[in-house]
Formats: sequence, C-alpha cells, structure tokens
Amino acid sequence: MPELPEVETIARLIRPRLEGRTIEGCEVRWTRTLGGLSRPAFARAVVGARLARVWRRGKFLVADLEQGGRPAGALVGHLRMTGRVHVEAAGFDPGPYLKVRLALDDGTSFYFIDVRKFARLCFAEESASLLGELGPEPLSPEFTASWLASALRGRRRSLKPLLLDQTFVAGIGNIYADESLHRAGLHPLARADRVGTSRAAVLHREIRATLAEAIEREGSSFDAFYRTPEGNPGRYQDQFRVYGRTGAPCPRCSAPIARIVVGQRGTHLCRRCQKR
DNA sequence: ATCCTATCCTGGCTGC
DNA sequence: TGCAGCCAGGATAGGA
Repeated sequence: MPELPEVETIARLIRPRLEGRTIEGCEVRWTRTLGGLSRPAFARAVVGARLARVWRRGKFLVADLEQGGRPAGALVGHLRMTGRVHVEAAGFDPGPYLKVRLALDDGTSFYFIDVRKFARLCFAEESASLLGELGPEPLSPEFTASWLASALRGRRRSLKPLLLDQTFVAGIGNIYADESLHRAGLHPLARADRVGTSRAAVLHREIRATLAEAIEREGSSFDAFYRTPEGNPGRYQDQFRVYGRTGAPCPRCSAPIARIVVGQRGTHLCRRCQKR
C-alpha cells in the first residue's frame, strides 16, 4: 500500500512535471473520488489554476494552487490502497480504472487512477482542512527520540495500532509498522506506556531508518498495485524482514515469522526477537 | 481513552 | 476450467 515512502517517491517524481503548470481542463470519471464536491464545482475550482507547489504530508499528496499569482486552495490526494498517479503526454492509455484526469498547459495530463475506488483527490480552500490532525512527520527534526519516549509514556494502547494512528505519527502504514517493530525488537501488542526510554530511542531510530531506506529504493511493490509515476515497481520489498514472510526464517534469528491479527490488520513478527 | 465493527471496493486467491 | 466465496486493507464513523 502506498505509505510514506511510496508517496514521497511519487511526489519527487511528479513535482518537476507539475510545478508551474496550469490546469486547462478536467475529466472526472468517478465523482466519489472527489470526496463530496460535484464535478462542476470541482472543475470551477481547479480549471485555470496554476500548480504552484507539490508536496507530501503523511500519506497525502498536496498541490497548492494559485490563480493570478494568489493562493487559490489546494488539491489533496490520498491513494489509500490502490491509487496511482501518472503525468503523461497525449496518447497515454490510463486503462479502465482512471478516475480523474487533469489536462495541463504543456499538453501533458495528470492521471489519477484507482482500482478499488477508495482513493481521493479533493479540492479545498485550505489544504489543512483535509489533512486533519496529523502527528509529526517521522523524518522531520521535530520527531525526536525524546518526543517519542514521552508520547509513548502517555498511551496505554498497543504499539502497532498506535504507529498506524495518523494522529500519533503521520505516514506509517501496515508494512512499515511491522518492519520497524521487528527491527526495534518490539512486540506489536506491547503496551506503549511500558516501552522505556532506551527502547523508545531504538524504535525511533528504526522507524527513521526503515522509512529512509524504503525511500531510497522508491518504496515497496509487493503486489500489482504500487508503481512509481514512471511505471516502475519499488525495490524495498526485497528488504522485508517480516512483512508478507509468514513461515519464512527471521533474518536475525531464523525462527519462522508468525502472522497474527492486530486491530483487524495482518501483522507479521518474529516471536523470538519480539517479546511482549 | 480505547476498542470493535461496519463501510467502502475489486482483483486475486482458495477450495470444491 | 469454472465458479462461489473469502480476503486484504486506510480511513472514518458509530457504538460499547
């Protein structure tokens, strides 16, 4: 699923193709993708706007818009599980799952594609209203070991649901939660407030290392869904220590990787390396 | 505060 | 080979 490293990869690849472009037209094939706005209202808001800046927050892709040099709202995209993004010249075949196409002033188009219809591409006057209450960016300076240690201290939840909670920390999904917890030697069901300061520091370090390495490899493509905007799969799935490796040997101790369900999510761990 | 369940969707897998 | 049924999963909403 597109999590922080995949969305960051996408943002980096489409940024140079989008920034400075003006939207000249739009085609909406599935209204619900717009998250509540009607097609005409969406078209009125975005057509004629200039894509001033493309950035990422958590798992959200954001494009700040301008009209006549003044701020004019933002496009906020979330790929959920099967969303994909392309910026391509005329003649590109987006396939049967195209949801929204934005025609740009250089003849290319921005394609928003989604098989399962969960992904969203929304317009808002203020991007913050769609981003909600997100926790800190795990790769930013404000996400420190001491912040994490004290944030964990106040929570009684299990570690994994907490890491998946976007209001706690932004951008971590099922894959990188499992990978980070294994690397930190922490059990997904361990209670947050029982993780000590030194263990919290290890978790902090491993979350950042996992995300940074995944970005370096342009994310993970463990199924047919995630591709970069250039159509390439990521390369981090080859580095998975636990995710999707049920029964395979733990890379650290060779015990078989177990699969349990935590908060309705498939969860992978090594019972020997990750004690409660 | 935290947990649980349902909802949204469809390709792909399993079992017969 | 065909087909029914189940499953995954990010976010959110509603109930316990």
